[in-house]
Amino acid sequence: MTKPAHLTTTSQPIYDSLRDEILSGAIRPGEPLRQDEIAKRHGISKIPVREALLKLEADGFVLFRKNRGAMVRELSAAELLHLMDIRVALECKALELAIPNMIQSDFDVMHALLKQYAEVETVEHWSSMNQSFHNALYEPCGNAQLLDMIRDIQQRMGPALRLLMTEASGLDRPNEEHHAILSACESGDVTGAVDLLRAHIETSKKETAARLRRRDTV
Amino acid sequence: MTKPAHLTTTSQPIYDSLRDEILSGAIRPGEPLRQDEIAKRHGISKIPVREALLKLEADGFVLFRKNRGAMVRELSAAELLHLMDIRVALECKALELAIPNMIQSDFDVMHALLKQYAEVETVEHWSSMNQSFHNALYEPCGNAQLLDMIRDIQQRMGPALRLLMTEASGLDRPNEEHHAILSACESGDVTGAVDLLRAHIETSKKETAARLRRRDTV
DNA sequence: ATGCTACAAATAGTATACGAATTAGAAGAA
DNA sequence: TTCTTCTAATTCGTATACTATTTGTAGCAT
Repeated sequence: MTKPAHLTTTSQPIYDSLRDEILSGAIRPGEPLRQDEIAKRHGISKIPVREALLKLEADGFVLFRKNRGAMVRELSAAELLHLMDIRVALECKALELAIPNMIQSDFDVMHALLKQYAEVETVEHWSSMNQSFHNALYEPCGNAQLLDMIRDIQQRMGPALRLLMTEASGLDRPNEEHHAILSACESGDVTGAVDLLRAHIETSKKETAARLRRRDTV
Repeated sequence: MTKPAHLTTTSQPIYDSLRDEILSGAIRPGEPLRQDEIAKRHGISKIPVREALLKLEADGFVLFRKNRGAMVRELSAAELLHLMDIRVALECKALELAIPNMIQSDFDVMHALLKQYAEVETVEHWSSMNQSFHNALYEPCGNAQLLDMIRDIQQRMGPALRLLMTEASGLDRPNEEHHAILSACESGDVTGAVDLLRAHIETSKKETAARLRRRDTV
């Protein structure tokens, strides 16, 4: 999904570069992506640029309009919350499948990740730590396609969430919940862990919704 | 996902045509897709053909290999079963979200669909009926992105399942389960309906797995 | 001054062309 | 005969070039 980039070397760096710029917010939602300009900037022709943009469209990052090229896609508040519902479905299923496959080294990795939470400073760092822990939870599920979809969804939410997180209240609540989920996994309690994870994501969703409401009314 | 085809008119018909040929089995898994040949056949240049192929790659229907072009992607048995797990997750979530939004006209549509089951003859017809009923179940969920993903998964499984279904034993079991699910929806029993749906898809998965095993050992 | 038309600039989309890589086949050696 | 190696023919990937659509601007009329 995200990975099997067609290996045609020329468009791959363009794709990566544009994707990073969108995810980091360097290119703002709604901003048009000029093919000639990008091509010139990278010293190549438009063709690989178009291919990179098409791939970004397939990933949901940009939007094409007939004869008007590509623009960075803006996620509406509703779409963001809808993606959260999809996260609940996919991530709970992944965890359910993963727990029976977990071995000690998996738990070790996750504990190590949780320890590092104390030292996070920037929002970006926290966000990537968070993603790492969640991915570590799901990784043993053995379903590569499911893992791909989860990564896709997380990334699609990225730019929008990054903005909201700047006004995030506390990091303690998610941290505690992560520990609880990990404990349930270690005791092999599948339904318990899944219920905790579901509640974890649902709470995030509600907080996000609240922040969105607040921002929209301001 | 599937729909927001970039509206550049030239590659759209190519995409549709190739997609149909793959879904219908006219182009077999593993078969290479020659860009020049397709371009000549449609009287256009390679560029829109490549764009169509890249879109098909993003949808998971074809696979690109460096300097060797695109070939129709073959789903392994394991991948097929993995997609079934994803179906369970996504479709159960969609149904859960849909039931509170269902109104009488939704139920009417679903009953009408189930009545038509008696008259199906070909495997293709049954398959499309089946998909229609499932989609009708999820449609009221109000989450367009989720519906898109469900359609995507169903289509990706299409070609592989079509083959297996030819040796399908009975159509009665799924039909009865569909009635049971619909009843639960009508009485507003969310968890009951979702449990029935989960069992319904899980059973399909097990039957598919059994058929795959049988075929592989033969 | 404001709104409309006509023209010019910019930008997207696609055809053509070409270099690079792969594949196929033929010729020669073991 | 069978395996290697070299050459020829495909086929891919991308640069260049051209057309068409869109956007911006100036001039005109109201």
